[in-house]
Amino acid sequence: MRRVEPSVLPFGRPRGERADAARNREHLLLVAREMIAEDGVEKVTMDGLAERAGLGKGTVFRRFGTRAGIFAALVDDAERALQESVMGGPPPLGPGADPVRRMIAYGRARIAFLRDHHAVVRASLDRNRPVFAGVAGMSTLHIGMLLEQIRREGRADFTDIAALTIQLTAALEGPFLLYLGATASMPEHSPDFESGPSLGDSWQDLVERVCAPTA
Amino acid sequence: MRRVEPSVLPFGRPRGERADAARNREHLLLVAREMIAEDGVEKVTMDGLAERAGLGKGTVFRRFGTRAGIFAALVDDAERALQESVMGGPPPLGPGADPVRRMIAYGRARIAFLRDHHAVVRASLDRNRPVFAGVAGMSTLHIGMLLEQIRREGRADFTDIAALTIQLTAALEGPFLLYLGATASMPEHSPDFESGPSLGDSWQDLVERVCAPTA
DNA sequence: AGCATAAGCGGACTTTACCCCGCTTATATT
DNA sequence: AATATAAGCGGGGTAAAGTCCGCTTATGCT
Repeated sequence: MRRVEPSVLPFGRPRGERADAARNREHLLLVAREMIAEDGVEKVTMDGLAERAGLGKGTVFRRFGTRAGIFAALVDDAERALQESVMGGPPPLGPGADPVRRMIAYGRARIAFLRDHHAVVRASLDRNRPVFAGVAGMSTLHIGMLLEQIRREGRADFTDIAALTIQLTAALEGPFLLYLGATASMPEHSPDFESGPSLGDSWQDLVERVCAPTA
Repeated sequence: MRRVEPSVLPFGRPRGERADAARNREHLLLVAREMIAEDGVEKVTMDGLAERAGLGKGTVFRRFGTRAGIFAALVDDAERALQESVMGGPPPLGPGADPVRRMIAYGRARIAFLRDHHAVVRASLDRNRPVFAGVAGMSTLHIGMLLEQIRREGRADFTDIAALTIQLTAALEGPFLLYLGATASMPEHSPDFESGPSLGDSWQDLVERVCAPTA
């Protein structure tokens, strides 16, 4: 592996992280991706990963804290592109468009993301960690922001924005986070998810109704 | 050779169940309730439960299949009352009332139920089992039925009832199923859930908007 | 370069869900 | 009442997550 940072400033990582630790993290992530590609998510065990990476089990846990942590790191990585599109890309996903349109566009993009990564996303769920602050954190933040904006523009008057934010986030992510186990692939086993567009279309319908001007 | 068909015997236990097995099941449930009351859900282990009940570990698994199964049985039991109110009780929860009002009433009742039982409900989640067919099955069925009725009465035209059913179910149950780990008690750790009525009020708001007559 | 030290590392150990399978017993039939 | 048999039972066995702690090593300082 070649050096990525010719400049001397060690600013990319949290100050304390050693070079070997960073290298090991990358390596573990790489090996994890391989194992997932070969045998699927549920075949990735901490011992197996450690052995195949030529490292000790303790190291794996030190780096990722928990099994879910590995997948969370993977998801985090994959999410980056969407995150950047939302924060700085062109409308309607990025800033500048009408907030309702942005919400629709975001939902559709997020649904596509979840559909593409559902196995890893589900595996990243940590039983003792709030999902809305973890995996769904981006959705919660963004949806909340857009609702706030809609209200500020006087286009609708919501009873409780915080509660509605959570409910909409759940409506968006819930179908993927709650529907199936990590094992089975979603589309095959559930007719409700077969039709690609329907969940996205339904999200659009939902958002348009919820954000319609109060009669 | 006569094979006993375990399919449809509408009441009681699956026909083949022996008396001692039934007795053991009840006893295990009882002991589980005690252990939960004393030390909380996560302290209930299969070995601990078996030992305290004076039974073998294998028996516990035979009865409930999985750890989650125990809690699922407990939830199922607790759910019965709500289920009966919904199917045969007085309006607006029971049949006869306007479907939108019924949906609002159902959501409020379900929220109260989930709030009261969130620890056990969360523990009843099985990683490899569709939530919408398990814990949230009642909600999925009922919400779907009401949406269907609303559409049939020509009061609103939904893009995709199946998808919307899942999304609304997720909006209703998601906050409880996804928010916190089984350990922490929800209200204390999350300001969003502190205000008792707000989630219910927000549900009402959501339902009224979604089911509003199309302009 | 040499040193001090905090970060990293490894792998044995513990805990717990879940499996297996030979033995026991309730129950229906005669 | 005796019997056949399917259901139930028990508990030892396995696998995998997560913990611990003594050893190793990168790194910053002098």
